Amino acid sequence: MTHSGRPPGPGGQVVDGASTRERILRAAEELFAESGFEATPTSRIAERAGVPKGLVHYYFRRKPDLLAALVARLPDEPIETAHVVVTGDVAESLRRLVGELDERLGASPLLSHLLWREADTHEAVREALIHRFQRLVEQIRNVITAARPDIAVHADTDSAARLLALAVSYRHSVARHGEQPRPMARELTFLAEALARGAGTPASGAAR
Amino acid sequence: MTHSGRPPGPGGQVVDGASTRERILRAAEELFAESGFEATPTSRIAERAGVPKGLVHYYFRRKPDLLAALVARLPDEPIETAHVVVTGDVAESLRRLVGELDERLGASPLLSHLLWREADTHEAVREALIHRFQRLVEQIRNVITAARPDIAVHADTDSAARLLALAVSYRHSVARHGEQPRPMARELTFLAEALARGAGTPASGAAR
Amino acid sequence: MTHSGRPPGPGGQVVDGASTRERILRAAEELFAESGFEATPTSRIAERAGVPKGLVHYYFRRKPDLLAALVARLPDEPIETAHVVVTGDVAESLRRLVGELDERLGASPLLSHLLWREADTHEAVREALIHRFQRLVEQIRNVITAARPDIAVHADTDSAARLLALAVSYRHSVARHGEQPRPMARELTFLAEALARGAGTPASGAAR
Amino acid sequence: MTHSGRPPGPGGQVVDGASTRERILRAAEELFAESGFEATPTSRIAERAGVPKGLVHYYFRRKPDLLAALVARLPDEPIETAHVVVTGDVAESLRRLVGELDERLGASPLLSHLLWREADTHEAVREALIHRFQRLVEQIRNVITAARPDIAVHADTDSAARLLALAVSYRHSVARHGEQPRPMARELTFLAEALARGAGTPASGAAR
DNA sequence: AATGAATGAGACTTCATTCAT
DNA sequence: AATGAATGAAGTCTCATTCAT
Repeated sequence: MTHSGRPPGPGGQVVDGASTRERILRAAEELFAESGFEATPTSRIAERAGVPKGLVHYYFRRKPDLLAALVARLPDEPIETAHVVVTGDVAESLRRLVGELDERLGASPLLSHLLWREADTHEAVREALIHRFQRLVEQIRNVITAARPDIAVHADTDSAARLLALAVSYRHSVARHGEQPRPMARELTFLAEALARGAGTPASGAAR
Repeated sequence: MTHSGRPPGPGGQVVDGASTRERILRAAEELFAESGFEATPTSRIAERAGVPKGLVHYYFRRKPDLLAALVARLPDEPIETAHVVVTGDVAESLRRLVGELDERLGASPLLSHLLWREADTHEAVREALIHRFQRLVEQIRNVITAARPDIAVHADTDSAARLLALAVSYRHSVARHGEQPRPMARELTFLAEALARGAGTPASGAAR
Repeated sequence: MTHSGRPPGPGGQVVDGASTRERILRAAEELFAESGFEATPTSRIAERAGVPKGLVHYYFRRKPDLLAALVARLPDEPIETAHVVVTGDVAESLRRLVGELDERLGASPLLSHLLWREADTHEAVREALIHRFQRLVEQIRNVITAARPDIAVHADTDSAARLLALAVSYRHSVARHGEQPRPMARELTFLAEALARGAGTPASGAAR
Repeated sequence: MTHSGRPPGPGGQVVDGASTRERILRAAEELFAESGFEATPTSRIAERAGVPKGLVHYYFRRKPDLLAALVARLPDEPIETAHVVVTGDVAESLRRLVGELDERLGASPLLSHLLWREADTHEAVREALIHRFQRLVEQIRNVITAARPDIAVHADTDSAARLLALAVSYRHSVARHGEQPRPMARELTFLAEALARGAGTPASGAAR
């Protein structure tokens, strides 16, 4: 009954190297990211995709279906920890991780930052957002742990991971496509050193 | 409900404890935060404010004027450093600062988080957002410095301040009204200890 | 919240001797009767009423509200029994009654016959239809009784009334505006005589 | 569900116990009766018939062709007079006739009552309606005459037949599928007695 | 100053119909 | 013969904005 998932099938016309459905999705992704969901008329999506207005609703019966399809299509493979970890160098490992994350942001074009914009009003988007945040925290923790396999200051690792996840998320939520997010090398170095120092010396009062 | 013959005047006539103009602004603030700017019809603003439809455009000729007025009206007094600083205890000082910031978020109700939503498409909002972020970084730095007047590890303080500002901002951008943002006591303790430990030992490159 | 009943108020612009709202209703009435509810675009209603498209939805937020308003507005005063009864002459009384009913059909323009067309799909219409049928049966019975106050062959009167109500209803449901419904003088005479004869002579087997 | 390679042929290929064409017609019949012609999309007809959308227009190029085919397909064999007549008992004969008519209504499912709905806007439907009404009058007259071969009060028979035809038609036009039309035994008895009594006494003007 | 009727552009959506395969 | 992608006209409805009063 819902058209949002209807596959074009073998008959799906491929123009410009992408199925019509895919062209519509890309147009929607761009426009939603540029102006937001509400401010983007489906007619403009059709226009940018180079298809007649009716076709947009043929593939996605109602406008929110487009957003849902976009969210479902989000790249979801976690960054492989092994790819970014430099054993013994937490700072560099984190730098590489953040670098990868930033790169992905640029690749899955503008959508990433759209996520935050529409999380309020679209349940599916909100869920995806929360899910991705949790994954992010885990990834950071994994990278830290893998870079320093010798020690395991769990409480601090968690705190640092959460702190960094929040910070990275904010950078992404505020990023506009085309813009590079501000580098955060210094902050990462600071975090890495804090973790390193924390390993042996239980700082002030009662840190274990 | 009828407003015939009651001029608002430049000072704002008080009706039901608030000037009509103010009532409209509050209604707009709530509704924009609930559904976003585009999805909120001016007619609904009038309805919620309990004023006739024409009056909304009488005070704010076009809809974006409402958003601009809302942004201009944002509480802007910085949190007084002295209020939150506990000399010698950076962690507690930061905890108090974040507590104050969270409280403000709840007070100027939903607007705070609306800021991010509309920053993309409204220049004035974007500017306000950037401005407030910079102010936030400064405030955090000030609090840290005031809590530990003895030492001044500038580079680390800056990093910690920026990191925390990003994290706090993300928490606020994602907060929905009514919800308390998740506490971040542990992260603050971690930061404070990192700064404390960093004071003496410049923590060289290699760990251990 | 619903606009279907919103009165134009004293400010209601009166053009051509009818309020705008009324003009819209009349246009809708005509067009619905000509082509049916579904086949009539609101744009054509606006056109015929000589108002911009938006105004139709200003007064009647959605299209079915127009139908509901039309039904609510149906003339509902029963035909005064005294007006049509010729004492002692049932046939003539019924002829006058049917004459009156036919006349009304012509007056409340085309709507009457629309009632049947849309009864299936619109609850309010269906209810009005049933209500009017019951009223019709009663009116016929009253006329018969009033024309022959001496006798009271109740069972037969009821049968005749129901039979006539069904027949009259069908004539109306099939009538198209402009067309006169076929006269039914002979049938009325037949009914009247049947009632007259039934009064004294209990026809066949067991008629009381 | 897939129809590839199975030609319907002029005779109609049988699938699931009914030719594809027939399945489409039945689906259309049901849906038109449920929601009316205008309100029924051809896509829904295809859906209910379990055939691909294109096939509906393959068999019936335009939508009105479906209605025309439905009308052409209407069962048209008159009820055999001999079947229902009980010689000497007009009331019972009429009761049986009406019983048969009602049964047919239930069989050719919903179409009967659809006839009235679309008579306004579709010439073919209107013609079928008028034709069927005339046939109905004749059938009733035949039954009456056959039940009382002794007498022939022509004028009264005609009146009674027309009256009954109108009444029966109305019952059918208002019936919704599934609902039994209200029985009308008493009315039929009344008619029969009226005819019986009229046979001998020409019932002059004045009553009593 | 205040109001609500009026306006019209344009949004989303539905749908009959065509057509390449 | 059969299919379902494609088309675009048209329908319903919303809304910011204007304006006479």
